[in-house]
Amino acid sequence: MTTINDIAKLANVSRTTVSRVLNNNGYVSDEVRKRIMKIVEETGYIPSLSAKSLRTKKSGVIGVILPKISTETASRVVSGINEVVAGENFQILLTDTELNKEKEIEYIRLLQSRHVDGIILLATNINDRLISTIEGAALPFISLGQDLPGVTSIVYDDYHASVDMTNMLISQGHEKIAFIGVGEEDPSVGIERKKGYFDSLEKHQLPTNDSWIQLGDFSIESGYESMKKIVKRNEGNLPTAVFVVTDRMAIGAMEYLREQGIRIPQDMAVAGIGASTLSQYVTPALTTIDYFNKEAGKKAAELLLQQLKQKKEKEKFIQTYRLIKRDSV
Amino acid sequence: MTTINDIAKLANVSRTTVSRVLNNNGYVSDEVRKRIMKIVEETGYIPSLSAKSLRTKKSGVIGVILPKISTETASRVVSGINEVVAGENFQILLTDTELNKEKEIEYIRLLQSRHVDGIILLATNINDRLISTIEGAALPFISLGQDLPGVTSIVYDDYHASVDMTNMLISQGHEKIAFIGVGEEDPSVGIERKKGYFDSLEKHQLPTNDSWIQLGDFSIESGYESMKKIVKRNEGNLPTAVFVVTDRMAIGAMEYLREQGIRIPQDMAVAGIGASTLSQYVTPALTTIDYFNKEAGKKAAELLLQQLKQKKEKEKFIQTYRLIKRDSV
DNA sequence: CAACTGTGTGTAATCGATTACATATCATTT
DNA sequence: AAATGATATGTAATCGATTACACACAGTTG
Repeated sequence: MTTINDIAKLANVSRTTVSRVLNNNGYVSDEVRKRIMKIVEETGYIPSLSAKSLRTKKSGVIGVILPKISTETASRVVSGINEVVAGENFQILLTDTELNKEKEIEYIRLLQSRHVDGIILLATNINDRLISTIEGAALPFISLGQDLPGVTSIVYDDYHASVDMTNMLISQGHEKIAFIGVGEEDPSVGIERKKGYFDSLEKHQLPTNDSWIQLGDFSIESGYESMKKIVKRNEGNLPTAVFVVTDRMAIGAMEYLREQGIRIPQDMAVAGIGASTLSQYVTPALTTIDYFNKEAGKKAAELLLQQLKQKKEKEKFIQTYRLIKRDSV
Repeated sequence: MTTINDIAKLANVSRTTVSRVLNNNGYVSDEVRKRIMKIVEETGYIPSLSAKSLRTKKSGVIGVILPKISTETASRVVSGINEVVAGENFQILLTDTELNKEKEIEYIRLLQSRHVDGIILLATNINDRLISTIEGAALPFISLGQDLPGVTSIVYDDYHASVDMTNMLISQGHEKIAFIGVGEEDPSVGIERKKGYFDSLEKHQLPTNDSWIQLGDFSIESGYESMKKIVKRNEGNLPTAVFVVTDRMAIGAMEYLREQGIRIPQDMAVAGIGASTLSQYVTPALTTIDYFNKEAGKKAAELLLQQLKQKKEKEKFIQTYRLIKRDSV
């Protein structure tokens, strides 16, 4: 590896001058500048960013912590983040918690030790150790998807999205609306969306029923199984609609209904959340809610870059959403 | 930030001893070890990996260069890579070329300057500057998806996959088989898959026809448009099957056929490649080929880790595939 | 008992950059 | 002519770790 010292020697100058040329600051004569640049080109010299980062305390890297890499949501968000930060010559250091809370904390520390300039966390839960680890890290930090106390957060408007969707089903004349949700460890998806559903029903004085409610685990299969349970438990008196809190589980539910010859939407309307590509191309096309994940990723990146420039108070941003009505209702 | 020196001072030892404790090498008495560990815990000291990396020339980071982050293929591959490298405590530094050849080269240099321990490139093209940049980088390097000269490569068996799929269509009685491909800049997809199609037809002495051939750009829309052109140009005498080189374009093609009331598969069979989630849940379910992208990612990561341990000659691995026959044929 | 081996710890160089400070020249201003 | 300011370059400390080498002491061996 050639270093800045090698370049300096070859050009008969001090490494200070080389550094000045490379970073374009301070005074350097044109003649010397050209001489140095020529040697840099010839040798194919590439500065060590580890050394630079050690000295400057800046790495040009931002850490992203994902719950799971291979989901459409995650990849959209990362794509949005990348679009923004790449423009400012930052790279992304990716970590995947595999939905493990311990790893969330572990990775925050790891990213810190790697001197990332900031962290974007797609949080799936909230707990005290997490919060205090974030505080301890003392790094620009953005939470996406959960509102973390003390941390600038971008959240999806899960509650109102859910209310809107339920209202819409009701306005279509449905009175027996089933629900497939997830556990409460994930407050945004597990609590907010469920609350929206119940509140809407209550407001319209419609009945709820335990046998209409099931919880899945985000997978397509769990949607299938949940739907199965709902159908089995209500044979002869099926609900006429089902609101599923994620598209993937909704797709699973649809699959089961199709197998059973239960027609969508005539016998049972189905609605999801997420606006996955899948939702658009299944038959019938799935009614869903677009959360604009990529935009959220961009927003997160922009906020982070702002924070890099100047420290800010915690802020909370609510991402807009859009209900997409398709053939499944 | 507390540093190793702070710890050393607090523990009344030299930083050498602290380093020994932290890295678990050399002799340290139990008493001192405990004393140091206690202080490390209390202070929440986190070692600087920049400094470590500067000194040891190892970063614990591997660079991944993707053509596009938000595709299912990419996210599966990355997920596979991560699964393997995370187990060995490596992280992934992600870069996205947005299909720009210049950026491929730029990012190799960038990753090099960041002292990544190795690079995995999801290549979409082959050119001399790319090859020579890789050589110049003198880093453990894996190419995934294209066979790069001098670089250990994992390739999908595009040619035989394509032959198999075409053979299968022929065995179903199809004699007029249309084709939607992509440009030749991407040799694997653009050339190999096309060759397989033509060779299979030739072998079975079946006709080809320019009006049956269209090229898209990987997008769903381009599949739609290509299908449209094929249908328009062959009105009254449509081909009975269409082989599309990617699932997404195939989905687009199916959409157009559906709009036109051309029944799948009765009027026109459709086949894709990629085994996207989409392919499984569209109606009718799409016949496709599974390339086991996640496995390929894992394999790439394993090869890279091997190369980290000892330099190896170029090798070439051919990834297996599996034809998944579904309702669209 | 001299020589050796195994333990435990410290000194100081080193990795490759940045940057505060010093110095030197030259043109311009007063 | 002295003072000032702009330009150009160099010296050396510094960032936070690792590690070769040296040294001291203990126990073991022949």
